[in-house]
Amino acid sequence: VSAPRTARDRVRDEVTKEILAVAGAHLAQEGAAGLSLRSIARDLGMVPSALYRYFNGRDALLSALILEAYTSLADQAEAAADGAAEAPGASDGARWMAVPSTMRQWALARPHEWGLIFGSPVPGYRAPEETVVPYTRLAAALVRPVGEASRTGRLRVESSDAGSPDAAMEEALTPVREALLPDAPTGTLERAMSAWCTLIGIISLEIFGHWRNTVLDPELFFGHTVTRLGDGLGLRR
Amino acid sequence: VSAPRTARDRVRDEVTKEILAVAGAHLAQEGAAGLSLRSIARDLGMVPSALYRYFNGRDALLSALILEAYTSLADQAEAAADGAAEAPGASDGARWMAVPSTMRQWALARPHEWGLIFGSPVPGYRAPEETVVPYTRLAAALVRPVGEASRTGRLRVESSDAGSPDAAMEEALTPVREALLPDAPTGTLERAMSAWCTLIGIISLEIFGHWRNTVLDPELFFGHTVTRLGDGLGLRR
DNA sequence: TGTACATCAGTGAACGCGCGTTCACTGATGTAC
DNA sequence: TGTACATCAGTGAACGCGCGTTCACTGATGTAC
Repeated sequence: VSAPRTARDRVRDEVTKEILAVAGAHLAQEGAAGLSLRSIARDLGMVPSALYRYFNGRDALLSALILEAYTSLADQAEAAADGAAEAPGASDGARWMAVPSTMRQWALARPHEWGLIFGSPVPGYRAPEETVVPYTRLAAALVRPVGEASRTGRLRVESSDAGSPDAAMEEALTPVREALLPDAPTGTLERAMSAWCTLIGIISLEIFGHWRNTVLDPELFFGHTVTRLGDGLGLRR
Repeated sequence: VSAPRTARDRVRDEVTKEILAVAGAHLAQEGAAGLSLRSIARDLGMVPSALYRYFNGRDALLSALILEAYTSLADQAEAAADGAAEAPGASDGARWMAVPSTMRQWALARPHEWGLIFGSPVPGYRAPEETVVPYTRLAAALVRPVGEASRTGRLRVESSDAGSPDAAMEEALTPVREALLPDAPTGTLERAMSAWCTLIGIISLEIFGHWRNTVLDPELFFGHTVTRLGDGLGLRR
């Protein structure tokens, strides 16, 4: 049942989007700490108090922006995973590359938003609970080629993994197992989580400026490293 | 030539330390954005302008704190590496664990400082150049067991690494090669850098709160993952 | 179709806040002779 | 050993700033009859 949309409603939606756009631009330039209602209002030619018609104060606006960042990243990751899944001749290893590359590009284009998600938390501020949903979508998109290869038996399994699975580790990763890789061997699950850490680490280190005078060709290094992660997971090139 | 230390000099050093201590406490509680000269002065029972006798404004103080954080982390890592090197019966794999564990403990004890080093950069603020020195010390301490095992021929080398080394990657990692692992094979160098990313990623994800409802036993997962990294590097357990 | 009323976006002024930084000053500590 | 001067830590007042949020208001848009 779509509510009857009056002109007022339509304008309201548009202005809401404008506010988010301007706020996003400020965020991109100055980070979360520099986000101020007054400067946003100034840019929009409004008076600061007018923003309260749209967002219940600064924190609510920041929450909306954070949620938007998560959603945008998850959307792009899913689109990349979909594209890779539909590519006709692609190997599992090639499919595996799609989501990490997209994540890196997204982070390069929106470094502050990456920082908002994976950087130091904004002090005195709690991220909204709803971020769990896009967060899971992102992880699921990343791991999809692994699960698929595992289900169809295309996954190389290390001989060391064939032995007794570690019960304690299996339990420690229960939520991940259930949400992401219900059928994969324990070793694969562990490696996938470890790959997640490597991926977040490698992108964060680049985005936050740690490659200066260290890694001279970040893209090359990224490609190599992620390919190796795929190998380690047992995906065929 | 040690300068003659008058009473004034001694008091000056003490007050400087007190300022840094209080500022560090504020940093730990509220993060870099919440660091204010006025509140520090309040805690010390001084007037804000008095701090200018010791630090040339807020940014200088922040720089000092950042440098202190780097130095503290590097010190602990080196101490851990030294301890591991002197342990009599320890395997290379066991020695490899020492520095990562110490880094994690340090980060758990001082999450905001970890964020200062590896989290999103403080906007509008450039970290002092001198951080390169402790940063290198940290990386060197981490990698020491690898270099040692390589030099003494105790390193397992993957058959896939024995072939043609990738010249482009070798070049992309030149600074790392020279500073940290002058003698190791290219594959080892790559894996070491990748391990660095995993390590920073795994600690950051835990510290920044991403393990909630995901990794139920962070310590266990950390231990497993780092051990696996050591295996991958060819260290003997 | 026209009128009376309700809703609500946006205004403008004001509130109280904490901040970094400057400056002229006081008085204790250190130094030179 | 004693005196004159220089150094410098810390004071206290003041500056100008941008901030989030509140509140009573105006006037346009929408709704009910």
